[in-house]
Amino acid sequence: MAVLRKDAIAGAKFQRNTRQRQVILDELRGLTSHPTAADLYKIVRQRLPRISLGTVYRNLELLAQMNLVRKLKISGSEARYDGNPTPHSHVRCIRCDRVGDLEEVAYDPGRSFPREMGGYTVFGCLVEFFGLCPACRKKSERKGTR
Amino acid sequence: MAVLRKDAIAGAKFQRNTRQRQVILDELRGLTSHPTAADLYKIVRQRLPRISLGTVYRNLELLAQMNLVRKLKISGSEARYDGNPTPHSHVRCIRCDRVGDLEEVAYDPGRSFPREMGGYTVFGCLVEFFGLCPACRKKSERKGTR
DNA sequence: GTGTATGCAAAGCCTTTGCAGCATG
DNA sequence: CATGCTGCAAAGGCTTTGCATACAC
Repeated sequence: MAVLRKDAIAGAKFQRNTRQRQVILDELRGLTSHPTAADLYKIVRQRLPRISLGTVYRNLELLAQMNLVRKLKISGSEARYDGNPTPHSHVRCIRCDRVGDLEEVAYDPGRSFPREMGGYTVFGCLVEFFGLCPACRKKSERKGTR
Repeated sequence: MAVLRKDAIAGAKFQRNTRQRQVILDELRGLTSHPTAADLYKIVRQRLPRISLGTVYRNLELLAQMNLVRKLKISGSEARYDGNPTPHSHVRCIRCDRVGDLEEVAYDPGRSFPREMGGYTVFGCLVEFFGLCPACRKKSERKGTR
């Protein structure tokens, strides 16, 4: 399990290395499914049956602020979380809302940030691709719909 | 005012051309501020004092499904709406959450969609740039913060 | 006249938060 | 052993929805 250190990142917002926090980070890092807070709550509860959903939210928020995980606001109302904080893009299935990773970098790798765009000083960008996942594409082909 | 036609787009989800719907579309098209539903509700109420927030939400949803407007899920919990449905990108100010338009197309204009990426059949993508808007940059410079 | 859209208000859903007690460093 | 963190539960904020009525076609 990854060990949390309060000085992992300058300006860390938390002080203590609780079991709840460690398990949340550990489980999220073991997944590539971009779970919602509720998904992760179910999973973590298998190891810590008394953990509360509020604690899951609080820790995900802190871990995201420390850039140990990423909070994805794409696809629907629920936030999803990604245990891989390195830069990469996401694809969302327009049919089933599944979210996949793309190694491809986000945007125009030749140019760097920060740079000026439309009056703004731009530091970076987020890209969300959308399309059909393999499973939903097969269903579509079978049904003859698109 | 733009006139709605029920056959404007194949598969139109609505049947009737109500005054509420026309005013909502008309006002949204006149703005470049990417208002939230509540913002637009305030504006539309000046012309239709008895309109309800529910009606605003219902119509924005329908108009978005018809691709007459765009629903932006970026920056925070509230959805924002864009009266310009043509492809373009957005910049969000990380300080004040203002959202601006960028004429620049979203991603790697040289390549086209649909194409295969990571097993998905990708139809397009959304890009959200983030940085500081002119006003917030000035404030930062004055304060010496970044 | 028929059936869709509206206004109103209540409900839904995700997320945040107050508080008292617990556990970490 | 001080105080940051947790569990619990309630509250909050945005959005959706049920229902009776109004109105577009």
